[in-house]
Amino acid sequence: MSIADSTPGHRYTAQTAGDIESRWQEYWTAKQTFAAPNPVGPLAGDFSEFSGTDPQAPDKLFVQDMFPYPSGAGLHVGHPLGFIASDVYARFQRMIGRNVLHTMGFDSFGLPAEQYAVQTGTHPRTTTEANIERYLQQIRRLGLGHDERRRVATTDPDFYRWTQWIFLQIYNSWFDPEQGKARRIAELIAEFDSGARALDDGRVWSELDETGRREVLDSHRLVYLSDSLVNWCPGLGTVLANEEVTADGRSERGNFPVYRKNLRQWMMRITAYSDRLLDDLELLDWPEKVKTMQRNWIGRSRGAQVQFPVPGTEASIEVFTTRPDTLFGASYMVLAPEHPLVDQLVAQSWPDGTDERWTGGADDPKAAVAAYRASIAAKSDLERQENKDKTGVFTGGYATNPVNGEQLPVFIADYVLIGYGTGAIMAVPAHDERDYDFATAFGLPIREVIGSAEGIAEVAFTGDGPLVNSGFLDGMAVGEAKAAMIERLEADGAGVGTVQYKLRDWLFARQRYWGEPFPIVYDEHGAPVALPETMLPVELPEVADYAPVAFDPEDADSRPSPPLAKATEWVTVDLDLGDGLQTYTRDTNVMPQWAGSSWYQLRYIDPTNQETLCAKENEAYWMGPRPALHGPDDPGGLDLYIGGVEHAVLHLLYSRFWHKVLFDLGYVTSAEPYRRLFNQGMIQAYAYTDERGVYVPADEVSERDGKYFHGDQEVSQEYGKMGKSLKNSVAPDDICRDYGADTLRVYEMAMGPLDQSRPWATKDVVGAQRFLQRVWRLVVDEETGGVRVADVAAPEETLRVLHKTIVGTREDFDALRMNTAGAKLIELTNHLTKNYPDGAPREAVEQLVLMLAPLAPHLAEELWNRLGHNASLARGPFPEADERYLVEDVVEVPVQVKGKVRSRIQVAADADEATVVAAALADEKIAALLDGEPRKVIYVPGRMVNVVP
RNA sequence: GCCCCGGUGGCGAAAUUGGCAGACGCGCCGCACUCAAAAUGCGGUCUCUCCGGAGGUGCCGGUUCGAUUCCGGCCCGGGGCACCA
Repeated sequence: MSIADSTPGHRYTAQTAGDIESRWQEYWTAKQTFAAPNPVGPLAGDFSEFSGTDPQAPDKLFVQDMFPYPSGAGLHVGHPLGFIASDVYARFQRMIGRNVLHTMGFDSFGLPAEQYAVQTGTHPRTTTEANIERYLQQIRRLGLGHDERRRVATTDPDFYRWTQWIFLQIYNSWFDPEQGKARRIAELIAEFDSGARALDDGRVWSELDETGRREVLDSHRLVYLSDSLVNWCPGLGTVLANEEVTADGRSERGNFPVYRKNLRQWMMRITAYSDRLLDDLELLDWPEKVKTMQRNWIGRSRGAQVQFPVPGTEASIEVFTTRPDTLFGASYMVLAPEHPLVDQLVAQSWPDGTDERWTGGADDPKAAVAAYRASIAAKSDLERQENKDKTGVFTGGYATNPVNGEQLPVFIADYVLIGYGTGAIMAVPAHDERDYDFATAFGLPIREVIGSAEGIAEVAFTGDGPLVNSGFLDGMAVGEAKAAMIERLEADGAGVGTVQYKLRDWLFARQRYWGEPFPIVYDEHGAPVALPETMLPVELPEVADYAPVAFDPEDADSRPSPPLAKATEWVTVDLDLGDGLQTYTRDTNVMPQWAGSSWYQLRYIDPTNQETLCAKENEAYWMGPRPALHGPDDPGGLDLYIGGVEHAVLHLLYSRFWHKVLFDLGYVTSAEPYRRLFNQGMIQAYAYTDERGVYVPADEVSERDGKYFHGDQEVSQEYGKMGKSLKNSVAPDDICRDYGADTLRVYEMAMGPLDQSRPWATKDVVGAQRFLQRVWRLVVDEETGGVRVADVAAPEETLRVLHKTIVGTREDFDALRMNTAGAKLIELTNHLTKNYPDGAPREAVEQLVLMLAPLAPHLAEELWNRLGHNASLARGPFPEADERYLVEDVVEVPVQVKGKVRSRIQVAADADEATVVAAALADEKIAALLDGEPRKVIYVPGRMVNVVP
């Protein structure tokens, strides 16, 4: 007899699961089960079936996954972890009566899609569409309950029309520092026209010609063209944002060298929002780790800018310091080697008595500076990173300390960066570690101005203490001295209190093909002109060669060459932009990958709206602040955003920025896009390499005596990411085929806490399948296929287990603890299978099926249907616990002696302390351990008794 | 170097407020069913034990009647930042 023949005809096998799953997936699509109605517009619908209709009540939930790049490599089992978790959460919330918006789109523009297209030699649109189709199949197979009407792809012209529209809103806005918010450029023009606002530089608006006015306006826009040092990556053939460059000066994608190059590029003025992006982090329910990363990236520091006049000239060196209190301790100054004042400071010859350590061995300062600059240029960023030994040379020049008139020697050194602060520092070796190291190496004075227990030690003292040797500051504490010094500097006109940020403006252009074109043309003078909204979308032209023009990765002298420039017929265009038909030239850059993802949640809300990107009523319903629910400071935003921590700075910072601009301009009611963020962990896997270091397929490796073998050959094990190149990928399709999608879902949720990374183990998957088989058998007779539940009342013991499970799973699902929710359902199932071999009470089985539905929706729908219910259980109701079965009559209380459990006693749940303690002391095991009266007895009601002899 | 997170059976893990350590699953052991095997079901499974117990949550110490949980110091693993004045 074969195996297949002996398997009961109606067992829950992979085959059965597959049949059930495709049937219910078709049902859900046909019935639009997961369609969530909007208050207004094309997707408006009936709200009556949801609990509560008060907009302040918890009647809705907007759950979102970080949408995927449809990359062509397909999914491995790690990818759907977050998708499944958000689906389980969404399904649970839907079952307790909430209107749940959950869908998924595709972030289909950008480098990965384009590189894949280049590799395969097909058009990016063709490969992107095929990849999206493949992803959709994989996603459908998992049974994710998405509102399919709301799917979007950033590459769809109907989507990127609105990406371009938002660009225009940002372009046509400026940041008003007084109001601390973005306003329309038209309002700025009106203020200039009426004289209510004067120009920053003292010029008069009414006296400016058209070009002059243009320049003034352009300098205020939140999007602007800038000639500045940008990150040029020849290997990718494009410029990159700071966020896309790693600490060692390479591209995050592709790991190519990145060079700083002066180029004219589009920038977004994200720095205008530094304070709000930083301060509003407080309002968000986000992992502290992500908030910290954003805080560090924005890098706000408070201090002062101080002028150090250069004697004999009009010039002065401006420094930024966070420690104005230590000004009396300054003993030298340092400029970044690239600082523009360096050439002016360089003396003709070395001053008398110049220390030879300061000269770099050169005959005169000019030669020393030139040689030092050359040595810096020869070093890569990485070498500069790794070598923290202090180097530098003296310029031969001096500057004057404004607080005491002292002449301070001025150095150049690469530990001062041109890109931060003013590119110049005052050095206080006694209280700054870097200055201490430099001063030690160069024999410069170390003057203590903050008193400390140690005095001047082997290291700089950076703590708090009373000021000493500091004139009017003496005796003050650091904080007090900072304020006093800033006040004095401002009174003397020598400095001003100020704030510095590490955050730089966002370089927004890329020289690629597969991205959103800019809605910008240039007139005959080369001046940019924004297209009117009516001309959107500006569609990507077809080009023969869409491959980016990449260069030798080391060729720093190469220059960007946008692929769109090759579409000559598209580039030159005749338009009537208000003053008759004229010839214009299109901008040939495209937007960065982050453009579409910076606002897509708004399009999910209103995906087919042709009038606006998202009707405000719909946005207010799904994302608006709900102070009654989340407190008076609730900024609003969608309710749960699940994704990987790798987007902590890039996507999540850009998206917050765009959302705030839209908020300022009145398009949305929420001040933040994502109220709550959850980072799911990674599913990891073991990989194996042979003695040559070549990866061997992980599924062909076996373990013997703690060693690993591929065939006869011993291989070594490593643990980390799952990936095709590591030959340890497991495809969800294979698991669905071998076990079923519900089993995959249950297994992935049971593996451990959602935010933790854990190793994939295919051999463990069977546990989830056995669990579902047991649930199946509670309902279905494996031999006959008939329903086998008992239509009898459940005894009290079973009701107690059942209602405890209801309370527990409700709490667990709500808190994203899918692993423990699953464990509780298994316990209930085991209780039922063990106690009722001939058919469990219908009530208990039905409630179990309902509670299982978020985790294993297909199986639950099928069993619910077989139990005689015609409607889907997607809208619940989720079981409610009955208090009566939660309170026990008799409880078991452990009795400890000196904190060790020695016995257990049964007592009435409502017994008072004296009764319980008496029972505990009367217990024979306890009495045997006691020698007379106990010294002390601790009683925690209902929990335990502890006796101290 | 600095900051954050983690370390519990052979493995993935649970213990939600300082109160029964190891729920649930994998694996393993035994039993039933079977000619046999698979599947399924039932029982067992932290260690040691003189069968009374004793010990045990990375290590050392502290607070407490009581510590996986709190405090101090250290070790190991993962992540972030790294001359930011």
